[in-house]
Amino acid sequence: MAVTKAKDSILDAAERLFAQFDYAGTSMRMIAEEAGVAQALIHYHCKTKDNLFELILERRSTMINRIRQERLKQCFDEAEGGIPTLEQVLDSFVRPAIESGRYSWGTYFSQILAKLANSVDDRSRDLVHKYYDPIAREYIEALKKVLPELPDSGVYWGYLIMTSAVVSSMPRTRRIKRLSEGILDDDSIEQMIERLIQFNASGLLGLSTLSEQNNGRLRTDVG
Amino acid sequence: MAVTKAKDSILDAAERLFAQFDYAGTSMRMIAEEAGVAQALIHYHCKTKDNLFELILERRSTMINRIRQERLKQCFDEAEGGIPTLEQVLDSFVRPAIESGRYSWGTYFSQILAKLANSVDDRSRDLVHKYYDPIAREYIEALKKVLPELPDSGVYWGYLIMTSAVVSSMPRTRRIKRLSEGILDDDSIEQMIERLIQFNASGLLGLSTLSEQNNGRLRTDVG
DNA sequence: TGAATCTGACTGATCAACCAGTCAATTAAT
DNA sequence: ATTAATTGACTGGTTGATCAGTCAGATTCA
Repeated sequence: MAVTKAKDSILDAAERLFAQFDYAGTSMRMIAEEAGVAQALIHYHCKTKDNLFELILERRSTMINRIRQERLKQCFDEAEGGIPTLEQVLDSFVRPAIESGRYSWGTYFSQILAKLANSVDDRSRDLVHKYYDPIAREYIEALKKVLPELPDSGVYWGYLIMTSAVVSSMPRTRRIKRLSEGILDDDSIEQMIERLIQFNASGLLGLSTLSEQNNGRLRTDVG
Repeated sequence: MAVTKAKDSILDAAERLFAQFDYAGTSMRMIAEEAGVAQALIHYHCKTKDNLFELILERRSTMINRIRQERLKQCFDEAEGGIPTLEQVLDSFVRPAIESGRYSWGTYFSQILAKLANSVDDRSRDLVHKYYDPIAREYIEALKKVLPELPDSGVYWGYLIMTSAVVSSMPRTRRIKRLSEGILDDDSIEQMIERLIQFNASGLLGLSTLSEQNNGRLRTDVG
C-alpha cells in the first residue's frame, strides 16, 4: 500500500485535466470533482497544485525512462561485437514513448510532456532537467558509440531534434488524417514507430559533416 | 490607420504574456497593465479573450507563411529544369520560422505556436487547420515534385515529422547548452538552420522504402 | 463662422463566478 | 486509542466580461 487509492485517482484525474485544459486552465475544484473526492483531500495528499503537477510528471517519466534504460542496456548486451545498430538504439527510445502515448493514460501524459518540453520558463526547464537529463545523457553516450564518425555537436543537435520529433508525435492530433484527407491516420502504432525510426536514423546520419566520404560506411547501419 | 496603435500594443503585450504564462495563465488585467491601457479597451478592440488569441495567431502565421510561399515559388522559378533541390525547398520552410523565432516577437510567438501545435482539443486543431493547412498542402505538393520516388505516405509522414522538429526548435529552451555543459548553445541561427535542413533532408530521403535501390539517385539531391 | 451632432477610442466601477489554499471537525483504519 | 484519511465550510483574492459614461475630433447643419 505504498500509494493510496484516492491519491492515484487524484493523479489520474489531474493528468486528464491538465492535458486537456493546461495547468493554469485546470482548477483544484475540477480535479476534485473528476476524482470524486473533496477538494481539501488533494491538498492533503499532494500539498500544492504545483507539487501535484510534478508528481504527475515524476510518475510517468520514471516509468517510461526505466523501460528505455532497460531496453538500451539490452541492446548493447545482446549485440554481437557489443555495438548494436542505430535502429535498435532508436527503437528502445521511440517505442516506450509512442506505445505509452497510445495507452489510455499515455494519450493524456503525452500532451502534458509535449507542452512542457516546449516551455522556456525556469520552472519547466528545471523539471525537464530533473526528469529527462539522465536518460538524455545515456542516449547521447550510446549514440556516440553507435555513430563514432559523427562529431559531438552532431550528436547533441541530433538527439534534440530527434526528441522534438518523437515528443511531438506522441499526442494524437489527428493532423495527418486531416492533411491526407482520410487516406492516412495516426492510430497505427507500428507504422508510426517505423516511420519515426527511419526518419531519425537517416537524419542523425545526415548530420555527419563527413557524410560524403562516409556514406557507404554509415549506410550499412541504416540499410 | 488600418490598425490602431493601442490595438497593436495590446496584441504585443498579450503575445508576450501568453507565451510566458499560457493562455489560461494570463489574465486580461495582466495584458492591460503590460500594454498600458484600461482593461475594457481590450474587449473593445478584441472582443473576447478567445478572439484575442486568434488575432495573435493570425498576425504572425500569415506573416511567416507569406514569406515561405514567396521563397518556395522563387525556388521553383529559379531552378534549372524547374525542379529545385530538396535543401532549397527546406530552406524556404525552415528559415522564415527560425529567423522569426529569434526576432524579439518571434521568441514569444514560437512558444505559443509550439504549444498550439501539440494540443489535441478541437479549438486548437481548428486553429492549426485554418492557419497552417494551406501552407502544408503547398509544401506537400512541392516535396512530391522534388522527391518523386518517395511514396505519398512518406511525404505526409515526413512533412509532419519535419514540422514537429522545426516548430519545437523555434523556442529557445537552451536545453542544448545544459546538456552539452556549455559547449554548444542554441543562439547561432545559421548553425541551427543548417542542422535542421541537414537532418530533415536526410530524414525525408530515409523514409523512402526504396532507399536501398535509390541511394545514389536520391543522394545527389542531398550532397 | 460657430453651434449641434455624431463617432470611435477609451475608462473606472462593478458583477457573479471562480481561484488555491487553510483548518477544525469527523470518520476509518490499525 | 492513536494515527491516517477525508470532509465541508471558509478566506482573501482574482477571473472574464459588462456597462454607463468621458472625451477628442470629425462631420453636419445654421
